[in-house]
Amino acid sequence: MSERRTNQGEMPAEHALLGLLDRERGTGHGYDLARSFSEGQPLAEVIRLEPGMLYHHLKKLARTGWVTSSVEPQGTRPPRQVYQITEAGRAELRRWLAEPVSHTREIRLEFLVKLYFARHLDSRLAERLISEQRNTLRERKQSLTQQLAALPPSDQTPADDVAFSRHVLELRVAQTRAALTWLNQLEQSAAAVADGSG
Amino acid sequence: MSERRTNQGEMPAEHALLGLLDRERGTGHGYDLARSFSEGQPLAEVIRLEPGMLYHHLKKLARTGWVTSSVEPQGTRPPRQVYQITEAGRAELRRWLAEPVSHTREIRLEFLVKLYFARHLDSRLAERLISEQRNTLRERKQSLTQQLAALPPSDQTPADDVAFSRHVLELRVAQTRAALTWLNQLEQSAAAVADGSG
DNA sequence: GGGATCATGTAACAGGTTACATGATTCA
DNA sequence: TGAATCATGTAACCTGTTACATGATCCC
Repeated sequence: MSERRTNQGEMPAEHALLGLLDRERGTGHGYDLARSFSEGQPLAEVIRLEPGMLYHHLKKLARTGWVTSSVEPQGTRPPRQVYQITEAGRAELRRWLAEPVSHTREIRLEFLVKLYFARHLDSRLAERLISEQRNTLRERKQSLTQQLAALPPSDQTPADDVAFSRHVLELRVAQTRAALTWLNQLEQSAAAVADGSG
Repeated sequence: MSERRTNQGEMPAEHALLGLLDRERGTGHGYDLARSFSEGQPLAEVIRLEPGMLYHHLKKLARTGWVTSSVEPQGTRPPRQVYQITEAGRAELRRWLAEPVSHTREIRLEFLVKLYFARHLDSRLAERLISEQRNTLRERKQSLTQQLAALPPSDQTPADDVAFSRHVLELRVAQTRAALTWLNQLEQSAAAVADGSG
């Protein structure tokens, strides 16, 4: 176990592959999985995964122990490497789906992938994810607002620099606020689906 | 000349180095430039650049011809590689500073770096950049809105998938709208600085 | 004597892009 | 005949992260 917590984006591509395998009765092969990332597919609007990286990730998942693989002869067609999700893989998938992302910038890729699979698996899981994510972003927004308030007055630091720092923070607050508003809408539409009024 | 137009993010780190060299009378060495990216510096809030990557980028800039380098003995201290921006480098910097970013996601890093240097160089350049960026994002927002309107009705495509695609587009619209609002504020504060009423 | 600073890097890894290689088969 | 599909990859490149190597000198 190399405890290399990158902490910065938790491999959304690999978890998406786990999610697909979990959904498709636990098994699948590369070419098959690649279709889910091709044009027109909902996942393709969020995450891009070329064949090269896809096969790479499958091998890495096998090394980690989240999937196992076996060769399946196809008669006339080239043989397939069929991958099967393991119990460890399913556990990891659930863990990942329950965890909100920490930064606003991870919403547009990693959170959307989580949301996609959470909805497919269990609408309550999705609702919990949305709610956790909202809490995380609320804290983030408050922290940013405090940083804004704590900016030094322009007579201590060059005025240009303070103005720039303020703009940077204001952008982050704006982006976080926009994501929060969007999450609220999401929650409402999820609730509407859940009680059948959608 | 390998015409490898990645088109996706135009090396903000290297352009930031060009910008710093341009500002500091055209020359500088690695250790010196590294200070601008260390904690507390305004650039550090936007772009992260560890020494390893910094020296790598300087060499790459030299290969491209945007800087030249010469060794400067320091007597007792270790000798410096002093880098000097070339005419081609200055031209490239101006070109880059005049160009808005194409995607909303590039606002939080690349656009902010452009803004930082545009302001240092020439406030009118900064105003033009902001205005161009606003135009670009407006078009982007309209395109996203049209895509939203063009989503297929749920009876042709699985309802879940359409709902998901709608959420994805709604997030992008929200993020783009937030960036536009922020740009408008920026423009106002830039104008206030320019006519001395700030 | 010992840590911070000056100054430049390397090594090992992780993630990602584009293009290409291989070779059979189905279908227009 | 030739393109698309099935199926799996490699090669070469780029960006980026963390950690470490080297060796002197300044300052306490």
